[in-house]
Amino acid sequence: MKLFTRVMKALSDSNRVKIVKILQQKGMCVCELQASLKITQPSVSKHLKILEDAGLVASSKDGIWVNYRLSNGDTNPYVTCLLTNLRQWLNDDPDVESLIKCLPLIDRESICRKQAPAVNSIRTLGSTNDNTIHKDETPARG
Amino acid sequence: MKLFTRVMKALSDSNRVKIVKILQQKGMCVCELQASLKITQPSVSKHLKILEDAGLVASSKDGIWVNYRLSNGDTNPYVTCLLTNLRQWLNDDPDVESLIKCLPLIDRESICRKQAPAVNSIRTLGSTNDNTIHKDETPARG
DNA sequence: CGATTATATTCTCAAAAGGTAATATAGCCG
DNA sequence: CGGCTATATTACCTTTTGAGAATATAATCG
Repeated sequence: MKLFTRVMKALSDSNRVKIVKILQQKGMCVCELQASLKITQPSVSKHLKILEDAGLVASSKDGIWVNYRLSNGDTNPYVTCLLTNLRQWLNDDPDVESLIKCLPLIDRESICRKQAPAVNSIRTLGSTNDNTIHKDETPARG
Repeated sequence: MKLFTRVMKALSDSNRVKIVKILQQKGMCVCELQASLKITQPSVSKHLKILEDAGLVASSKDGIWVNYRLSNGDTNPYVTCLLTNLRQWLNDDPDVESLIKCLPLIDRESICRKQAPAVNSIRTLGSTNDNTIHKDETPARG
């Protein structure tokens, strides 16, 4: 019973459902989800913990980042069925639609740097405005 | 999105899930559910309202009683799928098992009278009212 | 009508939930 | 080592939730 109500409760919040729908498209780290959902980072972390406790998502560290992805459902017997249904459900929801549409614009590198434009970022201002980071063109994961 | 989270929230409380599992066996009025769940009558009524708003259960008046039954799912696109799954889910849950086991012992007449054993209740003991619901089916309206 | 009763609706309260700000932690890099 | 930064945790606040007690409502029946 507890396993069941835990999944239900995890999916009873719209921001958490949005996280699931986003992760259906591609795995993401916390800061990318934060940028998508436009809520604060602690709030995203708490939602992710609830989703993870319910067995809906899984995480793995990647250096300084923590990548989140949909779970394979092996820790909760109700997860697989619900995640399968959620593939079809809510795809025409306005909020979900615009979220998914914006996903290609979200780049981990640019987003995370953009959050903390420190005072001593004059060196970056000295180069170019847009593409200030040149070290890696793509994030390490897919 | 709201329709979806509303169903999830309705199913995120164990007492409400128990109500659904009970109504899978047979339709029931409020006082029968109250006797099964062992919570107060206002609490049962509130849970039923939440379940009804989510489109999971439906009700119909039958004289002084209000019969509740599982909804056919036409007011919420996620209900049919969930109720179908819930037919198989939680059948081996300890709480649900003992609840279902006790259902045959619950009789509307005796239960409701038992709550208020009036002094002159002798007439009801030999009375004629026998419209108890025994099937998982829409009760006869009116 | 008035009594009885099944159900719905407040009212109140304690606990939980969800948000942000502040802080702690951990992993990179110079 | 020491500063940066992504994430987690904590503290705090407001809103929501679930419970029971008290009350209102509606239907039946004398």
